[in-house]
Amino acid sequence: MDLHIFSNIQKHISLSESEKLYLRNALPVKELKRKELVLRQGQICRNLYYVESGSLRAFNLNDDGKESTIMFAIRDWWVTDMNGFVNQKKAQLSIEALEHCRLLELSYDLLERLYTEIPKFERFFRILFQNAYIREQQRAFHNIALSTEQRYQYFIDKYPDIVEKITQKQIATYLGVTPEFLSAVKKK
Amino acid sequence: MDLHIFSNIQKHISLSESEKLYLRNALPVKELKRKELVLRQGQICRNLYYVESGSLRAFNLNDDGKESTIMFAIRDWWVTDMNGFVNQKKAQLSIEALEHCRLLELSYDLLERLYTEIPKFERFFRILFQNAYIREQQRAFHNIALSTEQRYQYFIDKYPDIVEKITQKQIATYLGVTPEFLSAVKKK
DNA sequence: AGCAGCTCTTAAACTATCTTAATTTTTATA
DNA sequence: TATAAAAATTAAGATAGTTTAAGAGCTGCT
Repeated sequence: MDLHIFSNIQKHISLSESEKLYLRNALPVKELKRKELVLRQGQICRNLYYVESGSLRAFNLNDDGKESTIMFAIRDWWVTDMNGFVNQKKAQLSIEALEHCRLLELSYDLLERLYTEIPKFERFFRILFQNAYIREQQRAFHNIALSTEQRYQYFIDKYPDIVEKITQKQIATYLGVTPEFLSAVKKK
Repeated sequence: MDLHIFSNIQKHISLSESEKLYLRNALPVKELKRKELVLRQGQICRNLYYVESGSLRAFNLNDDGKESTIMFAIRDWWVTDMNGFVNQKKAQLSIEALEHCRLLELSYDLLERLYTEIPKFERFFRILFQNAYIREQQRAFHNIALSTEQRYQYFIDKYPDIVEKITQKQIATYLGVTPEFLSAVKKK
């Protein structure tokens, strides 16, 4: 079988050939053009996406027009508005393709079925959420403890594959500063 | 059975009487006095703790002496340095009792055994980490998108039970501002 | 290839937040 | 309950970050 998602899943659990076949048929492929949205803020968030190829950005747009980037996702990442998804309610985030993307779409209903019918998926997503929690807690810590310069340096060191896909303005909205200020910080 | 932890676990999975008995015997009770540490930054983080009673604060102390509060934990919360715990490496955090505490101690080895021997614990912790991830992502979002005043208001609205246990200085280190500035923000 | 629209940079004026230090208020505990 | 320590407040001067505006450099699109 040829999908990246299988090696992603098999980092943590093993899959039989029949399970792979089942998944392959159950996960629709979604193709996106650059700048297209796979989720729009305010819509019910029905799916979790695995990124087979391409890159995306999840962001919030507030009433004043200020954008905040919540996460980037590149090949082999999972992405959605997780709060909207697990509670099946309106998304706080929009998710846009930064380039042409090929995604696999995992619906809420299918995921619930996977949990009960193939219990090792509980383990897989337990590990996925565990890692996601650790990453986000680290980010929240850095946000309150580090200078903008330190957070910028950490970001480009930790995510070099993301950095090459995105603009400096997008990094700024991820760090929570203006592009003008980030530019000034870099000059030093 | 009399422990709060059972109703905590049974929010998401069901436990038989024999499973409860097993857990009861496998989870040592740890009593802490006010200001005592249950984990010290730099030590290997061997345990995850459930708070039967009392309240705690997890914080980082950097080389300049600056404290950052990563989380508070009150009755019915789970707490540890999760990155240190899941990777069995040195903690970035210290965890101190804010008052007399009664904790249940779940070791790394026991948790790994629970995952394999009682697979529904995969489900329980999947849900736990899922919620923790959503919470931390929300926090990171607020840190980059909201003013100090808005983050303060959100904190006291969302965690009134925590607010009554802690000082304003501790809130400041959680929000990532100085106590002097938080005081000024409140005056408005 | 060329235009239109982004992105990046620079700078000045403005606002948010920090630092330091002194004073008052609250709290823990001998 | 008295006292010492910690927390909270206030204020002045310093630094970090924003806003606005303008110009230079890239990039995607036809």
